[in-house]
Amino acid sequence: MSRDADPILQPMVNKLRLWQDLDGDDASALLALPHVVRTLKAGQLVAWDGDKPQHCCLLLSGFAFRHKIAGSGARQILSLHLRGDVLDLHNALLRIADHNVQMLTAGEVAMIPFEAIHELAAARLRVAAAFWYETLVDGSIFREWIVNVGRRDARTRIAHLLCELALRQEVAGLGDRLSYEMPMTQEQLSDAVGLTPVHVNRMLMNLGNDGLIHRSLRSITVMDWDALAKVGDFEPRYLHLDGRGAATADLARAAE
Amino acid sequence: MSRDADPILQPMVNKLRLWQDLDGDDASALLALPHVVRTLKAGQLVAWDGDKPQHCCLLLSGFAFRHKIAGSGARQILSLHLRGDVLDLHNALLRIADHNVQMLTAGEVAMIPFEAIHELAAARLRVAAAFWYETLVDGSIFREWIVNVGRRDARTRIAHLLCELALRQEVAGLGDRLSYEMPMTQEQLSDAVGLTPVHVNRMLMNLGNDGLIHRSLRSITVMDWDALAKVGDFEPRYLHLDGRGAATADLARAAE
DNA sequence: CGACGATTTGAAATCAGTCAAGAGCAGTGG
DNA sequence: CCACTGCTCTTGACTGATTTCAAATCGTCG
Repeated sequence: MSRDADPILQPMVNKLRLWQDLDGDDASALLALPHVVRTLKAGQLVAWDGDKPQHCCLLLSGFAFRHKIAGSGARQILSLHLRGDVLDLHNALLRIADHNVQMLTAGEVAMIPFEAIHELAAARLRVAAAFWYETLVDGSIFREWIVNVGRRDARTRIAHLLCELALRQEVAGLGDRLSYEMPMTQEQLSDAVGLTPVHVNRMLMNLGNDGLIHRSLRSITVMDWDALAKVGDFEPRYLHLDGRGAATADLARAAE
Repeated sequence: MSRDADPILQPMVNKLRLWQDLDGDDASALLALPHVVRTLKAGQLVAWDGDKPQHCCLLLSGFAFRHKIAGSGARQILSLHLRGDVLDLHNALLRIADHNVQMLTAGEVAMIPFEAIHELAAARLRVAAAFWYETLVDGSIFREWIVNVGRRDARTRIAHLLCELALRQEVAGLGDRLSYEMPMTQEQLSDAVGLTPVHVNRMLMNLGNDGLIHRSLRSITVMDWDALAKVGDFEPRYLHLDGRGAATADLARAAE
């Protein structure tokens, strides 16, 4: 892409470009952000509730998730993340982390100092918009999860989550929606959809018996996408995958 | 505050100042944003799923809420809003609304064109940060709601919501946390916490019988704050009410 | 092989939902 | 002023989805 910049951060640029037009200089500047790459094991914490991190972490490989622990001790997973996702951009402003970020599988993250993020956002309006956009889409996914956990039955919830993962992995270039990696245990899955592991198991069996999906060790094959999307009440607009361009024209114009 | 600017938008400035230091010029510029004030009835829609609004709405008086309708027809309320909240700032970038915004009570909103928002954000870094911050706190509240509906039992969920409302109204200068307006029907309450109206009623009776709250027509009196907060597993850090100042120092510095 | 974690299955218990009806309350109109 | 209407709240009895508890099976890895 850019001449001499480090291409390690490329997945972030690709992700941001889903939504925000970035010119070559924007991309170069993003790729040139200072960073330290760390290799993390499955289960390792990236940031935790109450912490005041100084960096934000771009996920380069592997899977991660965010979660909170309720007073009862129960865990609720808030979001799942894959290559190209910035795991804690919100902390750049909020400063005190209000939840945990943890690796789901082994993987690598690039740690970028908040300072550098702030400077770049101040210097480049389109980059600032791209960061904001990223957090807004995050928020949109949270809203859909509230609906999922609040108003859908067990079978629907799980099917919905499987659809979301499928589509997001496709967009991230990690395979297609009909066959993808699903590295979560059923216990983790249950914490993402607000159910018990036992019941998640029953519903997965159920979806399998109905010929909608096929499971092998740590991956999912969707046998009938339309049927699964229907069962899962899945309507992907909330992912805002088609928002690019027009959406941010105003801001770009205002930049001049 | 500012010399000749219209003070109608003052509640927004107050809210943004919770998090972001804004100087006099910033405040004046915000207050000078072009806007149209509309008086809305209870139940009236402000924005709707699939819409492409051109304005965002600042709530000047009354209460509003955001919600989505699941495929089953069930409604899930996503957030509640009071004076000073911007109801749909996210749409400034996302453009296609992914949920509905509706008045809970009668009230007034100031409609501000997105263009003006974008121009102001482009011109004033601190204002841009304030807007971003506002949407990030929004996101933090969504995360807590996921936990609320996903991992807390009925009684706890409701107590938690009552605590959140109490604190937010206090911060917005609408009374104190021990006695505040609660203009929701039990049906609306049930859609906010993912339960049925019948069960919400039972739990409210239950909280009342335990001497935690007292209800009168459309308001709540908290008889024992600490006990209610404990029952509600309420830990207010997620509201980020103490984040001001240090949090955004970097960005302000970067602005120079 | 043995051990450990993850998955699967069954049976019983429970929290919340459903259905239904009555009571309270506010607004409307005669 | 009162009857009527409609909406919200309250309560009871029953149902059902999901949880809980417990145990068996499977798979992987040292």
